[in-house]
Amino acid sequence: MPDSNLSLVGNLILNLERYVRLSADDRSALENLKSSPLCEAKARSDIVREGQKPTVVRLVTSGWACRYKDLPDGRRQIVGFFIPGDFCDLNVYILQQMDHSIGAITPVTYLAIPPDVMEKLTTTRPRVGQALLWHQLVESSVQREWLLNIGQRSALERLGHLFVELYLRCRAVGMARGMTLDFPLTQNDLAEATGVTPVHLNRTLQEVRRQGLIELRGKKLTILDLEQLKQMSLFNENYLHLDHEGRQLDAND
Amino acid sequence: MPDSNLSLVGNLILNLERYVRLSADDRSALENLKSSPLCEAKARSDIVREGQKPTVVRLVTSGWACRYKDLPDGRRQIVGFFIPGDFCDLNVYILQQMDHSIGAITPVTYLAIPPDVMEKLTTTRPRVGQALLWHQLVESSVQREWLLNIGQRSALERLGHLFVELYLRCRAVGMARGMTLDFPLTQNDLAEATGVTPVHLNRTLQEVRRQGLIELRGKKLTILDLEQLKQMSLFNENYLHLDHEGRQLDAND
DNA sequence: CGTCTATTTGAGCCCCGTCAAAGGCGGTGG
DNA sequence: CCACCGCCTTTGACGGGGCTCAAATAGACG
Repeated sequence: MPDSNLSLVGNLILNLERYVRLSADDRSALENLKSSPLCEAKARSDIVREGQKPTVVRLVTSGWACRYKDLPDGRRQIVGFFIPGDFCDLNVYILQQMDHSIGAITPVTYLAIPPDVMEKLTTTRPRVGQALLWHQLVESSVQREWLLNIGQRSALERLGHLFVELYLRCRAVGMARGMTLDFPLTQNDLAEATGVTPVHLNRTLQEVRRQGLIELRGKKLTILDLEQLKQMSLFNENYLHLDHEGRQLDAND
Repeated sequence: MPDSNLSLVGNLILNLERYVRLSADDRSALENLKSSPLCEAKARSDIVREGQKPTVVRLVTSGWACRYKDLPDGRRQIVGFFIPGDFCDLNVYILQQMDHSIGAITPVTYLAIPPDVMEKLTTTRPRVGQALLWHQLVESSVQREWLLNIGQRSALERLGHLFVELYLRCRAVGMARGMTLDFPLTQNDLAEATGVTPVHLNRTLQEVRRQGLIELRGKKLTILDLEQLKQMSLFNENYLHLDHEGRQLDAND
């Protein structure tokens, strides 16, 4: 695997190669996405708001962002996180309006890819199309797991589950060094993602620490005992669909 | 619009025509799905279990089913309902294994459509393909709304929201007569869908009744005050994407 | 008419929410 | 270099929404 981390789309390639082995041509077609406009968003600013008409496909190239929904009275639910290599809404440009918002957590850069460029990419490189479809199916699967998380798990289990998921996802795109990763989420972000109040999240976090499962200091997260953390949070990897064994989609050229 | 309710795929056509106006050829291509094997599932039986390899695309033709996930200790979360005209997992056959289960609530009949039949349908009838994609995007949107529902709304708001959603969906495929519809869900089902215990759901349901918003007796649900119910549950239709106004996908033949 | 399932009720408790305020920590400017 | 400021984290006290356990009642079905 080439060290493509320095490239704008390197994380994306790492991302997709979890699912499908890409050919050199596939990879260079993906590299071409770099020719799309590169945009920047300030930390804590909105990238798109609910109600707007979606026009482009966004590929995050640096920074963390989130997808969220809010209620008129101010309650907010984060329904997903984006890290480099993630697409925000591959297909939503078909719809009339956004049903959710996308907000930057850190400063974010992203490629704003015109829909027809995506369409051309997936038709000329069908294996890339398959990988993108897979990516999307995994995203739906993650949404369902979050529903299970918030609907059935306790606050402690929820938080542990979220830590494991984010660790695994960051590791997959080369954003972890050993068991440690840069972790820009505030306790308020974690609270909005897990559906508890910030105050209670703080107490829950203290409990995870007390159990010696993680360390979180100065925007660095370290997983101290991954197995125990998984067990505590009833974590089942299946939903991430990292089961490569049946690589019926491998490139053979 | 022809009265296609008697047909096995009539509900599906009604479903898709919310998004896209189909041509006669599109409709007859959809009618051809009837040639796929028709299967039956007993009430309260599993149609697919988590972990199995998905092989067919299922189109519900009668009865109610649900998508759910469970934890080793027995906790269960329903993450979605299927009514006639709904596809269970348009694309999951690409994945190695199911990340959730599908269970029949009532006796259910469904068409088991081979993946290649679906692929042929969407390539020969692109407008149908667009409609199916739209259908899928709406499903994702509904998942996100459920996350907001469970994460941020109170038990009373959650239940009200679920009633409104199910009413609107049933009405869209002709399963409501006025404000009344056949409603096979038990209080236990409603509890598992809203993430509360059956006992608390019962008390919450009594409160919705006490406010004169619904009537639920003998498997019949009547919405007594739709506007008030929407307001109480902070219901915002946007997420259902029923905004036809920009019908850029209309058939013109 | 008996059995099984679904609904309803009660009592007690606990997880988590609310309100309020105190520390900590990084950034900025004087 | 320090003082100040804003944001984030932490703590305390208290209240309430929802959970648990248990049992009674009502329906559905054969």
